[in-house]
Amino acid sequence: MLLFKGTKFVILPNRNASSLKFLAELLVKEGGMLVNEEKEIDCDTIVLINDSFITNTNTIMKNELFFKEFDLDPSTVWNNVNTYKLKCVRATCISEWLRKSSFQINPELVLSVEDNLEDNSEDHSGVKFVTHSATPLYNYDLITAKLLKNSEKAARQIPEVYSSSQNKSENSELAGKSMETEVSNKMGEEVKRTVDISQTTSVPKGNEKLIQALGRLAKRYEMKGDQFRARGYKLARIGIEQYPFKIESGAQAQEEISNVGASIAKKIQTLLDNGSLPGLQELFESEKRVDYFTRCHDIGIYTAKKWEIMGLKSFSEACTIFPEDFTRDWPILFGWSYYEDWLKPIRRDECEKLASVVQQELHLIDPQMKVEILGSYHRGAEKCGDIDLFFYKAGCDDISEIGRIMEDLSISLYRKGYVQCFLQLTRKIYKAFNKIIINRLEKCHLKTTPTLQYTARDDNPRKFMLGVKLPDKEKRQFESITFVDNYKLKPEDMFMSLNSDRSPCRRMDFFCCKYSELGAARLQWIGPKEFNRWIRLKAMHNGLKLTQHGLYDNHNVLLESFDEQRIFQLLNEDYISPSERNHVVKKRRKV
DNA sequence: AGGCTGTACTG
DNA sequence: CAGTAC
DNA sequence: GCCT
DNA sequence: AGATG
DNA sequence: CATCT
Repeated sequence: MLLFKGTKFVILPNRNASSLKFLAELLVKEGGMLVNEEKEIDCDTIVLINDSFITNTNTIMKNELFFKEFDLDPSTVWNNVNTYKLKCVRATCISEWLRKSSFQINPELVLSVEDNLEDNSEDHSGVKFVTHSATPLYNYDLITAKLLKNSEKAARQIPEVYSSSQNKSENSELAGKSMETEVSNKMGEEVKRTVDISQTTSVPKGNEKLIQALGRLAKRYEMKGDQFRARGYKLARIGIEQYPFKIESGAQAQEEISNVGASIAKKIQTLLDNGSLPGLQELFESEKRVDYFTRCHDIGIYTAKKWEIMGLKSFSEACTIFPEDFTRDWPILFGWSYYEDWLKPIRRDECEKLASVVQQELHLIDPQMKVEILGSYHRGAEKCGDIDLFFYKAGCDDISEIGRIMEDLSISLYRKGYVQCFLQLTRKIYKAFNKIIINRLEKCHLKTTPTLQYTARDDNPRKFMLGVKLPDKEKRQFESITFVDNYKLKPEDMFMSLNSDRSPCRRMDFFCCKYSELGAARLQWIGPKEFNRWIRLKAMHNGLKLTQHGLYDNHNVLLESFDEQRIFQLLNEDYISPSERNHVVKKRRKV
């Protein structure tokens, strides 16, 4: 009962877009054939168009990009499409057909191939494609376009100067010494630290809309698999978030804010003029569905999109269509079960309490071991997304010894009821924890064969990812937190929930390093991500390489790994204290 | 044009 | 190797 | 997407 | 940034 | 020095 047996398909513009890869697999699994060469196309071939090239009026965006992305020769292929009058449908029709188990091309699915006059593609002016001419495919007048952009570049001057990180060296001494003593000194009570006020950057009214729009565009390109374009939008958004003035024009934004270029400036202008950007509202529903999935641990953009394309809206639906996804990548079950808890922010005092529990237990196992809270906590955040615990032992460069200690530690914390779940397995962890996995599988009615066995590593991981919570008697003081962002499971997914408002489960990570790599490792795990990227880029531009293991020269010779300050020095940077690392800072261009 | 952090873990 | 995560 |  | 005009 | 890649 192969649905597509004997049918030929061609995917345009190509089949490599991440979402289409799995559709192509499904197609072949159901007996369909994919065209690999121009000449294989015949009059019965079905043309599948990547949905991102289909406008909301069900026509194909025949713009420059569309043809440039072709795997095969665009002109040959497109001429075939026209001469044979091949049927063109959205690529996602495949999922529709599979779900209904019926392969029928209803007339309303067929996309119009005719050149239409209006071109509402938001990013490129149209390409006129002449079907019977074999010659130039793109007569897009780049020169005209460029000239236009330059002429509209009216110079605008903004008198005030804002500085994104002015106050260096102000409390760097605090940060320096806080390292050693962060956890070691009776964490329960005081651990007062000056929290960086400038972190509370209030965004000027009016910029919110721009920020939201850029975020949405970023997500869209992320979903399309274009990580770098997505990053372009993300960086521009960060720039606007930190920009203290109201944005009045696209040109102003481009001049004042780094990572805002011509294209984003234009979109900003449109947004300011019209209050909206064409094509931004339409995809919103599917974006929200993808978003729902990706907030779950171990569901990334790939799986989320796969599910979304198949029309799935909930984990329980996904569970019936793609049971292997859950049985194979079992941590998803815990991401699902603790979906809401793991999206709740954690107050600093709870971080400290949990860390002190860990520290006490650690002391029983090996009194020489040290533990520090790094991550957003160390950067002074009032609310943390997770708790990053960092282990090391003075003089000890044996990572597998520390790994074993972390393993034992996590297991005893599991036995004592603090650890709720593990998100990866070792042999020992498997023995202790296997039954809970089975329990979760059964809860969502996935078959658990008696032979079901997960592979556990033989060596010791340097990294543990856990779900932890405080026992009921200790949690009281942390209750009344008001959550601004409260992400909810959909009702049909609630039956798996292990969430608890009174005593939420928390994400906790264990990391470790060789003692000789203390500085580089701290640098990494203090973060944040944007700071790490920035400083590593800086290292790279100096011909060096920075990792959690150290700073290396171009011959991979270690320059420094123990002394954090020295790493800054070697990179020609003043020391930046942890809380200052929150405002990562691409220099504003021009001064 | 060509780069966009660098690594660990899993299947 | 790709997908996910830090 | 933006930057060099 | 490097190449090119 | 501007523009292209």
